[in-house]
Amino acid sequence: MTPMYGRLFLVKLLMSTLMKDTSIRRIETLRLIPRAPHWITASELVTKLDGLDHLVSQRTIQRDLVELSTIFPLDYEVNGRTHCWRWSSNAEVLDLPGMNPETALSFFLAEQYLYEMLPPAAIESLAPHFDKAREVLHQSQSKKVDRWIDKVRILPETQYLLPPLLKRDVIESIYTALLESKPFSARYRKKGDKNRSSYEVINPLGLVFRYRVVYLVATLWKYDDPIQFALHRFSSVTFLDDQKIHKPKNFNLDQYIDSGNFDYREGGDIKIELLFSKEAALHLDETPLSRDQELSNTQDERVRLTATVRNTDRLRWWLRGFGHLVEVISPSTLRNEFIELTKLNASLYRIEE
Amino acid sequence: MTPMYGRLFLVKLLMSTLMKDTSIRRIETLRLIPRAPHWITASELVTKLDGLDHLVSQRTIQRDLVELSTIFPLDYEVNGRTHCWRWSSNAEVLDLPGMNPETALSFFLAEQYLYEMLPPAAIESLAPHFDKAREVLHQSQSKKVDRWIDKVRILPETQYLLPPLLKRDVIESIYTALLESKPFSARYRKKGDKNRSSYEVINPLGLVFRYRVVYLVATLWKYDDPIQFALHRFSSVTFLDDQKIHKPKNFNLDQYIDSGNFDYREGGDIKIELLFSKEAALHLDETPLSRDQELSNTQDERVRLTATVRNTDRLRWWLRGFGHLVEVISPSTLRNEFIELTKLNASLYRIEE
DNA sequence: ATCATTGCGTCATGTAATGACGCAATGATA
DNA sequence: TATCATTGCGTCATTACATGACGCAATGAT
Repeated sequence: MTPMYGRLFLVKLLMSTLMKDTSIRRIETLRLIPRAPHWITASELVTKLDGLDHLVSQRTIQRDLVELSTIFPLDYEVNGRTHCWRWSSNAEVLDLPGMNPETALSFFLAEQYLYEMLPPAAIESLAPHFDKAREVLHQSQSKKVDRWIDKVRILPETQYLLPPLLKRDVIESIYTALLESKPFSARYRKKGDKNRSSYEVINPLGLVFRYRVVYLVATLWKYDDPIQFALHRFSSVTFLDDQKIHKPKNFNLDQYIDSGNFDYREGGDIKIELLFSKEAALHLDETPLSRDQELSNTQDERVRLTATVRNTDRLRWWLRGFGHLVEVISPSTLRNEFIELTKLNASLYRIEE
Repeated sequence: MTPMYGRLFLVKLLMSTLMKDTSIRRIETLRLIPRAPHWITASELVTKLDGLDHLVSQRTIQRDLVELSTIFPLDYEVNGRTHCWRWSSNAEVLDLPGMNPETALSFFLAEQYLYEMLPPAAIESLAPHFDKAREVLHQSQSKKVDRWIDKVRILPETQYLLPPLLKRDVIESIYTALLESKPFSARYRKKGDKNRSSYEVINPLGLVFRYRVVYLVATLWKYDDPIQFALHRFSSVTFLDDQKIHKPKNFNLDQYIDSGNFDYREGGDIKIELLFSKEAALHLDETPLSRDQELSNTQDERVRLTATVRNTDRLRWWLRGFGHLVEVISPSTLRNEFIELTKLNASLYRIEE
């Protein structure tokens, strides 16, 4: 054993001489310090840095922290005798390597899209990156007067709907509950109900994001059937640290969604044939429905489209959106759906002819 | 002047003693080194770092680069006598402060959304951040078997359409042309045309992202009327460095879009009244159309919705998507549109009753 | 009241960081 | 082809920096 020990010791020695780089250690330190809501102490940093092969004395960490805080926006709080450190909440992100203008533009675009699509709480945690992107874009055109923001525009496809208000601590708690597979109890306001009810044991299984609403799929107590909860209806969440999560066997989120919950069926592939008006078909030449899509002109100035697509509710919403600019030819089941829809609409608007 | 000079000298001295921190300089160095396609030389770094109050000898930079490349994935290329440095293309991003799990989850979500919404070239430049996010998510649940990817699902609203292929150098060139307000010449394949035509002088004005297609709004030569180009139809772009950009007076991208180009009119506010079926109205309780939205039950088991919204094409697409689950009551102009639509649909499917 | 922990001041020490200098290699330019 | 500016790199001397060790005072837990 002795030579083995000796060898390990030698490696350790080599490592320590090799890794004895203050710059690296300080970068690691900066990465270990959490952002605003959370804190970290010097002694915690010592152990964490030790795990990263940076074995230094606590005094060194203390000195590092003080020195780094003169350059970087680090806050500290005195808890008795120990100092807790963190990045101040408005601290910008520093990327290594630094953000280039193309990436910055992509971030800028992403922000525009996500602003309408993600719940605000999720956007909030990306905000430092978006801020950074704006800063980079601003710098890279410092000479010019015109701003990127005036030159780029996103045209969203969907109607803008107001997001439900989501409590920050609720979403964070449920994130961690899901992440760490912890059960929790919560207060929840049911749909159409003014009062809140309590749920003793909620076993989180998955999160489903649908436009602005976030749903938690979970089971109660020891039951096996999954239930949906809208996240913004939770008012408080308490972890049940002493209990273990109860999961139904073979639960699969995809299967759960595809089996029709959320009105979001995903069927098999179907071959569709559609007749578009010329103007409506224009952009389908650019962005086809499928790889095997084929377009051809008809005698009556329309465009015939054939493609193999998945048989989904989304497809129907999309087709209905075109109104009279598309006629569904086949499959006949789908055509019948649209004939039926037209009849229903006719009776809705009392059209008799 | 002498005391003033003396004072400045003192400040400079103070600065230089204060800022003499190798760690900071190395972090700045890492940020200045560009990512894969581009290179930077040691002497360029010297001048750039000098601008950041890090005046050091070129030899020091050379030593820094060699030392940093032992830890970070830096590549170098020998061009004659000078070495060019860059981050290797597969280098991950390092964020300061490090990415926390919540942010990582938001990135993960953003990736799901944007994968369907942004052109692939734009997503590509965000890829390092998405990779980082996946890594963080992976780490933060190392003990558990189940992965985030199985627990989170996005339900997109829109039909999936294939993105057009966009040449990487084209999009980059047009980005910079727009960013720096440079005119350029290009080869472009017109819609429905097999051959490419050349445009001598294109003055870029703005980019419009519409689902998967990116449009460049630009003028030709000295003309004032803006034209739209789909980015994926460009095959090559050449900057005209000697010419100045010609812009029409008072061009405004928003106005251009709102005036009906892109079929994306944005009208004024209108007060709408809709009758929804119960199930369709459910989610409008959660995510209202507007702040003044009001819902009430009707005698015939439907839900009456009133709200003030913008009079847009999006609104119509959205309403049509509901099919017979919504009846437009007012304004009468909008109702008439839907009556007309129903008639057109009826004749489309040859429904006679 | 006791103890463990922490921050901080200080000091000694070794070494890491830096500039200076010279040499050789390279490409640009005349 | 000759010359020159530039660059990388090896080496050396020097300084100041980074670090551990130690002690003291403050603080909260027990």
